[in-house]
Amino acid sequence: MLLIYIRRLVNNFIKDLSDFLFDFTDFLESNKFISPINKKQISIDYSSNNKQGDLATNFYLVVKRKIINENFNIEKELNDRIKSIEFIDHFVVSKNGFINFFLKDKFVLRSLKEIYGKNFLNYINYGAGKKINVEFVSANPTGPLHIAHIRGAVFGDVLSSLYTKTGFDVTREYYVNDAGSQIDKLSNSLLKRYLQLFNKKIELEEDEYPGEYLINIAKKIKNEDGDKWLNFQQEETIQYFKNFALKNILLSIKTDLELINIRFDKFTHESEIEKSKIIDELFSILDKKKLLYQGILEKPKGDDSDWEPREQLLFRSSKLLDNEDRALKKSNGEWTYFANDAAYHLDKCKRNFDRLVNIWGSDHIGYIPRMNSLIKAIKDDETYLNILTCQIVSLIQNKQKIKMSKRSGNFVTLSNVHSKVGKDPIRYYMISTKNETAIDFDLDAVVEKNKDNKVFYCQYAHARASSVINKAKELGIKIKNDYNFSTIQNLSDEEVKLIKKLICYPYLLYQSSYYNEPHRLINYLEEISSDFHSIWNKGKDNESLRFIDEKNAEKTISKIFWLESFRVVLKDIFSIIDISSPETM
RNA sequence: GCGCCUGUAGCUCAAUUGGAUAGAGCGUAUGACUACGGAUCAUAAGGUUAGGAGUUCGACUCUUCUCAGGCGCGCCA
Repeated sequence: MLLIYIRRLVNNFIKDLSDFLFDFTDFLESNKFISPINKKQISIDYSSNNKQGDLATNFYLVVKRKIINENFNIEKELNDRIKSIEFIDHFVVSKNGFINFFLKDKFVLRSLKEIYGKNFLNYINYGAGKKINVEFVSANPTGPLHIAHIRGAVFGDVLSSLYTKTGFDVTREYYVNDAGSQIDKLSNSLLKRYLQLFNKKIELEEDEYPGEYLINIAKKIKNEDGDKWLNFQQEETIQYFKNFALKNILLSIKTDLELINIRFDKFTHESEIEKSKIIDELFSILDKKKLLYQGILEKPKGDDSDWEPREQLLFRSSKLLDNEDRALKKSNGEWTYFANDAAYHLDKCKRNFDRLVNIWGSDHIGYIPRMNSLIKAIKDDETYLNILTCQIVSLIQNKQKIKMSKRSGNFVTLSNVHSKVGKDPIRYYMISTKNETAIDFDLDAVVEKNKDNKVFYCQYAHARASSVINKAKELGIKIKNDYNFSTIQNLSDEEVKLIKKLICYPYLLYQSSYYNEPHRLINYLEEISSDFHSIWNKGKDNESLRFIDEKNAEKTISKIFWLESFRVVLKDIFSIIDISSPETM
């Protein structure tokens, strides 16, 4: 439940109205007209349907059950008192008990002027300059980015922009898992590909990396060094191939991400964490809190065919937020992946962020409790780390799911999809649904017919609006800086309705940021775009409804004014999701 | 077996975090351009929100059970 005290940060209407209702509640309580109520149950919202009013509250519904004195007329008292709020024109109580408030026009227009002037942050400086670290993508550098990574990439990037927009100081970070046995397998695979180029009869093992990209990297080594590595010592060769593979693959990952405008402020390498002393520091922290011990984990309930009891260094996470303890050392004494990742998180904690956000794929969900446990152990703050997950993206082609497997080396890469679709549709679709919903991405629908693409629908609205504004400029119609837009009489009901949606924009920004839900931007974007297209077409049937009326300058200016404001909002959303805002298409 | 996520129109997804008559696009049917840009608009058909029970003024939303799908389940990363 969203509490009023949070909402007040956002919009003066809601703040003032909630203050008023709280005072009124105090009055009712202190005079024993009602028994005490929990004020947190009272909500104020923008109305979903403007016919019902502009702001709505469930005030009566909450108060109704608490009435003690039946003789006191609450509605009449409210009616008398409401006159003290200058922006409220009147209110209506609906059959089911909602109070619907109607705003005075001049206050709606005053808010619109704020939008026109791009004063969003005046309302929504909710981050207040706090430092926030967003770790996302963090794909293993063992191959190119594939479709499953794109969603987390775009989600993390847009969420970061949204945080920035709402007043946070954001660091985008990528954790490079360049240590451990998978990387050894990678370099072995690369070496084998290299040897194959010299017709050596050597095959990849089942669990090695069969993708074609390694053949290309092997060719690169051959081009540079020829057969130099055929005769070198094993250890030196492997080391060289490891570095070469990591360097090339990481570069290709960065290049791919650039295709969709994703850049990071910081890359942290697991190999550096491993070398640093941060792990020792972590262990002493955990040890002091008596959260470390040597022990044997219980036999798992699932597949236990090759289970055998092993004594390992364990983290007592079950004392915190996990349902079992977790290994920090392998039985051979090496650190586990979790140990390194835990140390990395300690490192992040020490960098003085006010908040950490991790974006993980759904296949890591089972990992969340142990990381939360770790942060609790370090910071003793359960809200400090926010782990958000993205469900999978299935690629659809020819109406069938494309099966991808690492083993066969068959997967659709980011650059592959990008070359077919382009940046804007990828970003738009990846962010248009809730991150926790699994989505189907239909390549054919996006590639074949552009007009089925909602991203173009919204961009087209921007282009059309720009077209009108440019036309107006050609006709010498200009809005002065001190323009006083004080009447809605020149506007249709539909236009007023859209204006009222536009003035909610700062609130929407705040909500999307607060709930970590950038997809709300898309819902809103499509809604106002649709409203706009509808208004546009009304002007085709009825000339008096067109934006530009050369015989009526004042009317035209009113319309251009809200149209400019509309364009400001579109452009702002486009900039957050980072797609272009074309003036022509 | 256990944990987490999901189940909404034929398909792909929303639903102001517990609010009012559950909404869009695609697809289907019909209609609208000598224009401020048809990549658009208008109208219609399509729903027991997987199913049962509960919580309350009110449930797609919360609780519980059942069914179905996805992900994960000691040293991989």
